Amino acid sequence: MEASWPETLPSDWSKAVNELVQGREFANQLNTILNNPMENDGSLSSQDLVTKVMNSFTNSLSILNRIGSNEEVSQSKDSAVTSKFSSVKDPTVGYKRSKRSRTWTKESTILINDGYAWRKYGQKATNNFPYPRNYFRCTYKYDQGCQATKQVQRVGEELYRTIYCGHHTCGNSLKVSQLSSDSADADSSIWITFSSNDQKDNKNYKLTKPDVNPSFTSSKSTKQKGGNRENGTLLDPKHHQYSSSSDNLTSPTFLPQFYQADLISRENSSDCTWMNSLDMDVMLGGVVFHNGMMQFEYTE
DNA sequence: AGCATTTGACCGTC
DNA sequence: GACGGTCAAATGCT
Repeated sequence: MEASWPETLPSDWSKAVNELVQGREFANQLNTILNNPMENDGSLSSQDLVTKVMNSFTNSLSILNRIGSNEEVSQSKDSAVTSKFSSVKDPTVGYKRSKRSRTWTKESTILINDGYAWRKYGQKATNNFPYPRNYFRCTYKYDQGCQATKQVQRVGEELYRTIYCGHHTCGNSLKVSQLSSDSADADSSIWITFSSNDQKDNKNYKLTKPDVNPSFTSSKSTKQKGGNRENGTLLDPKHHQYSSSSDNLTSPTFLPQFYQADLISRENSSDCTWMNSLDMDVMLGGVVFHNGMMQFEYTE
């Protein structure tokens, strides 16, 4: 999927771009530190820079989600947009299907952890596939009124199609720690590329899964219920939640495992090759890590 | 006990 | 009436 950008950027887009430019600047600083650890003047540690990079991601994702939630139905090259769902219960009329829900589809050979907390609310057999379709809503639907839903359809022996409907407005987006640990099963890592006009200047970073700090692991509770146990059907890897009780971090939702992660520049990595990351294809609320490249879906 | 999943019923659309 | 999406009671797990 190619990223396409609007001719003129709305102010929110500009903000998102600025956030990402900042993030790239921090990543550049990090790259310098990693390449020349002795020249670090000590003003910002590599961990500080990692945090700043990820804050940039988080902020830009938040902005992009806001844009997305205000958009009308739209289409893009690899997004399938339908008006089939979702249904909304009207107490006076019963169920009413909202017709202009924004949806997009991803297919993957692995079950993607998109970083959100989902709760399964239904499963139906369909005519098109021998496997049942699974319905998920945002865990925070009632807490925070988040209307995001998704359907996961197993379409082949090792192929899953996920249809996302609506954007998260719950503010619980992008749990990077989950991204690095759960969705990167193939090689336990994710490449992030900050691209430049001059491709030679592109900065590629590998976000590695850390060896776990015990205090963080103990604060991460994985809740796998009945549906996850079913052999041969859906295995939803989500429903990870963080508790702030065992550490003093101010944003436990985002920080734990990622805080322990290493950001390794490609240039310095001898045992990791760019090609190894090609299997990665992860969607995070409008931002796609695809073939190691971070891409933004833009539609109008 | 609290929370998540399962699953049959219900409802709207075609 | 078939189909697909959601609800909600029952059930299971921690």
